[in-house]
Amino acid sequence: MPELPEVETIRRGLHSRIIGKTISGAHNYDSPKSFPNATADITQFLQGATVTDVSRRAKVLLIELSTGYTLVTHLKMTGQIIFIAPITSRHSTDSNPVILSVSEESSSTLEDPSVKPQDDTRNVRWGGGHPSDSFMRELPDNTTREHIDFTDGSRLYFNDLRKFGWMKLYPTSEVPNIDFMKKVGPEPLLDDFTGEVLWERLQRRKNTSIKAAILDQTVLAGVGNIYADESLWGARIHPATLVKNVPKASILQLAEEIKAVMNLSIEKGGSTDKNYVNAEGKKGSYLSFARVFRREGEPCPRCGTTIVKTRVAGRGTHLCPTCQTKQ
DNA sequence: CACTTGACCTGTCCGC
DNA sequence: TGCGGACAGGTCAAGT
Repeated sequence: MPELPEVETIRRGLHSRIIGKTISGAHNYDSPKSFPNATADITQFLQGATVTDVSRRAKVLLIELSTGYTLVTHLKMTGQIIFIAPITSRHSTDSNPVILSVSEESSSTLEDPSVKPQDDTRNVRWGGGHPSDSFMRELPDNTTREHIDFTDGSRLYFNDLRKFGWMKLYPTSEVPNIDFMKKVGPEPLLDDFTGEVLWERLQRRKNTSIKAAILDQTVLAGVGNIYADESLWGARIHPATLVKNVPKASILQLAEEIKAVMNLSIEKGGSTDKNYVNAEGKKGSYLSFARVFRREGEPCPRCGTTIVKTRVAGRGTHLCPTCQTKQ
């Protein structure tokens, strides 16, 4: 599922590919959450618009257009953005479709069963498929929700198996007034996000579990289930510990852990971006670097205790019962 | 206001 | 083999 580092990777991939391109048309497939106020033909809202910027806030992708509108996209769990270069340049180095995000579930449908590993507590799903499977796939497929055509013949697909995601068009001036944008917390990777900031923002969530608190996008932006588990392991905090019982020193360390896992992940995403043949392949996927996430049954890399999976804040939660003790 | 739970979706996996 | 149910998780609405 796309989390902050993946959305950032997508942003970078799009930034270098679609800025300056002009939209010639668009199509809305079966996507009731997208363009709710538009007519069936969304082309009239997009045609002639040139992409002027691609940015990101939390897990939200923002494609700014010359017409004073911004395409706002949330991929939620299974969203993908797939860029396909113009047919005329298919023989160039940028010849293949670029999958900028491969969701966990839908990528599994692309897997070649013959290469599925036997040792499977980690569930190969995440990027387990060979990239060529994706490239060979016909688009649009049954997960395609939107596509946008550019005048140079390139096309952007928005695929989303579970239909949780959406793509909406807002006046650019209204974007800061979107509820989510108003409420979302600080970006963890900006310099002004510090342990002190995290500590302060956690003060209004003192009676909930630390995991629920950092998953709360109004506390800070971009932490999903994976980074929650990974960073809490890094800071040696049991995910179910109530915020008020977590020592301040641990909160300060937690902030550093969040930055670290996200930076590592973006780094890997960045390398993915370079040889974009491998969008979420085995190599470069941050899950290969995960210390606890989806590693139940494996030894803790710090102390060797078997990692367990439990449920905290309604989410599957992975932890080391020795390193992370509840307070 | 703080906090928790269910809903939104669909495909996969597991147990019967 | 088929079938039902649990599960995956980001966010919001509705509940306590």
